[in-house]
Amino acid sequence: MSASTRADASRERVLQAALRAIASNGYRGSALAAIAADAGLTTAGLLHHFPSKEHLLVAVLAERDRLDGAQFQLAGFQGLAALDRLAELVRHNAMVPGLVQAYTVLMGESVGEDHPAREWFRERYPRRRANIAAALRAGIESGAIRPEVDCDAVAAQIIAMMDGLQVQWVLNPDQVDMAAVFANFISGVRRVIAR
Amino acid sequence: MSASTRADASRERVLQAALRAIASNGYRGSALAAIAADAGLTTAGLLHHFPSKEHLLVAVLAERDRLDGAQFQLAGFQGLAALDRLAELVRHNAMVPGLVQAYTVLMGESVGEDHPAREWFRERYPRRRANIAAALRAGIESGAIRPEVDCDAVAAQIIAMMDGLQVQWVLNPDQVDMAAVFANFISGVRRVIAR
DNA sequence: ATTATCTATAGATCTATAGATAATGC
DNA sequence: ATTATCTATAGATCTATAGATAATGC
Repeated sequence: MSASTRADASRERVLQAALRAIASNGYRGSALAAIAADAGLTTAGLLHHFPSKEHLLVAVLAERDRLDGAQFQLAGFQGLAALDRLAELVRHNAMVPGLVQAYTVLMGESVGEDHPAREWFRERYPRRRANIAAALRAGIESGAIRPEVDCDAVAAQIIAMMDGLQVQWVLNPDQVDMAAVFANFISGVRRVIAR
Repeated sequence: MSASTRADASRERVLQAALRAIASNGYRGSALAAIAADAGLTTAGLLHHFPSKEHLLVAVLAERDRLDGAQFQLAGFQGLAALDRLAELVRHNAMVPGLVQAYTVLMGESVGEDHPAREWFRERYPRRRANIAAALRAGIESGAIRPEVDCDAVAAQIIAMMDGLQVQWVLNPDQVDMAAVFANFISGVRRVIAR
């Protein structure tokens, strides 16, 4: 089942190097040669594993999906407990600044029409919003959340707050305590939506 | 005082074309030749007015500063009135999607270490936070806002919400009513911080 | 045998410059 | 006279391919 160990290790190193490069210079600003060198390969060596730069980006995004697929599912957490889960997720993100930076750069870059990650983000946001909104609606069902709350709006707000705080935190990490400010926001949300 | 009219018109067309290009492909993904052609010039013609690609970017940002300098000052609006002013600003932004898209792409791109717009954003965020926080503190002084409110945190949250909603709105404009969701957020903030 | 990696390089950009020409303002 | 713009091009990248060599797995 598992392919050559050496190949897997190379692929892994390339993915890591690509993430570092993207965090620093974005997808468009990153050269395959620099990523390859960082991973201990030549450009041609890298392209043996990922047949094009775009294939590499897709692999980076797929790896992301794989790694934190479970994280954002909120699986099991419903109603107000989902809010705590999200605050915990932000606390966790504050411990992996490189990842957050790469994600933030890609998020902005991908907003442009022709960006190869655009569809990935375009699909991801509605899914995340639906995910959170469903958890909030469960809270309405259970009576923990006031029934007139606009769950879709609150879901969009929560995701926007995560993204927006990441930008401020990555730019000025000393000035913005991302996890604390997000926790403060969540406590406000709780006050507004709890029955 | 005013230089040659033709030159001014060219500069203006180049700045507009640069903004369009940035919105579509970011700074790094935009070629001078494409911007020049869009403005009805050759690359060399463009470089007569802006001696390098980075100079052009700086000019684009300076133009931004000039145009909405007054907008974000919140000049005069204090306490809870500042919140309404911000909601109005978002309503206005929803009418200029191209601008919002260009801003969003640059914001993300600039998070990378070597980006020429990085310093511009690094300076801008603390200023915007301080601006909003000051307006909120005035609200505490006047008794409209509860004194235990963390004005710096709320300021960061408001800016994060604006930025984060822009991303979602630019990616899926049909699914996210940016102005409405932001207004909903502001009404929640008001409920939480008002005395 | 097969797969991973390298050397060498083609071909496509892309930024910026040098020097010539066209248009403008005084 | 001065300024705006163009043609032509140098020089630096950058992605990707072709074909050779080195390492690995059966």
